[in-house]
Amino acid sequence: MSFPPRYRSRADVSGAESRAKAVQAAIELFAASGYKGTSIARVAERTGLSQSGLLHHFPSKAALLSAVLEARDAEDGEFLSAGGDAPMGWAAFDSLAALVARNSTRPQLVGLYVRVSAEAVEPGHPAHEWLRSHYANVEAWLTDAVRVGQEQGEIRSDAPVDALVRTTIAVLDGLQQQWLLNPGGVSMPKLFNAHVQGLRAQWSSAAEPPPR
Amino acid sequence: MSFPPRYRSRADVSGAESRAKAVQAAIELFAASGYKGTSIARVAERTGLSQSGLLHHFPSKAALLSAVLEARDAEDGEFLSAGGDAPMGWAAFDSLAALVARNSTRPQLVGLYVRVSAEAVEPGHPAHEWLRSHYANVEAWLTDAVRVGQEQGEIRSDAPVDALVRTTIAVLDGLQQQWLLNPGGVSMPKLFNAHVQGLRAQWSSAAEPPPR
DNA sequence: GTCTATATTTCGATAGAC
DNA sequence: GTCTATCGAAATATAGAC
Repeated sequence: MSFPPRYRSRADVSGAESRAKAVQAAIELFAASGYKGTSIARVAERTGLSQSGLLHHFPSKAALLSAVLEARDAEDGEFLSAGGDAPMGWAAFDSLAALVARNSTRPQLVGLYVRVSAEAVEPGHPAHEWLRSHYANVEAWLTDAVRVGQEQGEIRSDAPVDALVRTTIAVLDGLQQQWLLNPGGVSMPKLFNAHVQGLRAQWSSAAEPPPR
Repeated sequence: MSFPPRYRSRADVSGAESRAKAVQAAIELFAASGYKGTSIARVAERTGLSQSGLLHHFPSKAALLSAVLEARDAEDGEFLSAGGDAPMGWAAFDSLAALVARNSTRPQLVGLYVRVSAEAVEPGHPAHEWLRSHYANVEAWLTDAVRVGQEQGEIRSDAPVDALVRTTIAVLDGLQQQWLLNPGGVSMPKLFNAHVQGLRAQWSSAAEPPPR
């Protein structure tokens, strides 16, 4: 199924395209050199615009970063909620594993996340609030998932919820760092699955005892 | 036992002191704002020197970073090798836990590490080689420790060595990031111990099966 | 060993023409 | 929507006096 392209003025076309191109260029450069390490001039160059041309679409460098993070969140959120409702219990860990598998084919998005996250620990950083709410969201979702798993009898009721959640997020973040430094030698999906397997073996309520 | 202070010329005294002060100032600022986000002018200001005065001791900003990383490694290495020989088997994980406990009282060293590590993923970064060898060292040491634990019958021989090593390092790194963002709400020692407990429960060979 | 002065870039952002 | 021109600030580094 295809639609006839609706009429758009010349300016309208290149405007949206330039904006999208700029966001993509910024993702690549922020991923490689971080936010502070990237100048808007270089983003403009890669976009095919002058510096001022770029700043017409994004009034400041921080605004460009916001657009970049918005684009990233859209991709990730879309993927995680693809199956309809958010998965609960151990299934939540499986969908995280799927996310890891997908990320392991996208070094740029991973680089962007690792670099910006580390910078944005600083309170004054333009992405600081984004980072806080990003962690708050992931924590809340995963905490809910574990609690529901406990109520449904899938996860032992004496499991330390906070530790399961936070160490899992830590593994997620830490593996990305290792993988960026050594993409060929580190398999993020395999290692994340090993971690989840460990949790399952220890904290599943119904399953038979882990093989010894 | 105390030594009489040997004679030092006036210049000799203040030289070494200025150098040490500068390294300390740089640690604090790099921890808060990263390497790229910190100017040597601000380091000089905090040191109590002019910019040129600082650059007399460190010919470039990168040289200052080298001195900072050297100081950091000296502290960490001293701590880990404090008990004599490097611990092997599960004891290696215990000594990591002790390191985590100590780090949780030193936000500056943690901030320095997290910030610089993320920046230095970039191949051209002045700390890139430092970062690579840092990971290589930790990996090699922990891998050895696990292998020795297997040979001594303390760790199951079918344990996935690589996964134990890399997920543990990932937890280490990931928890530091979470803790920096939320120092009051995240207990690094408690969470790291929970991770190690999980590994022990699953991969100890001698111990009784984990309580269910 | 430390300073002042300065050279040289590069940065983010604005003004205004087309 | 895009460009050229430019501003003002801040960066790293060097030269040379004391």
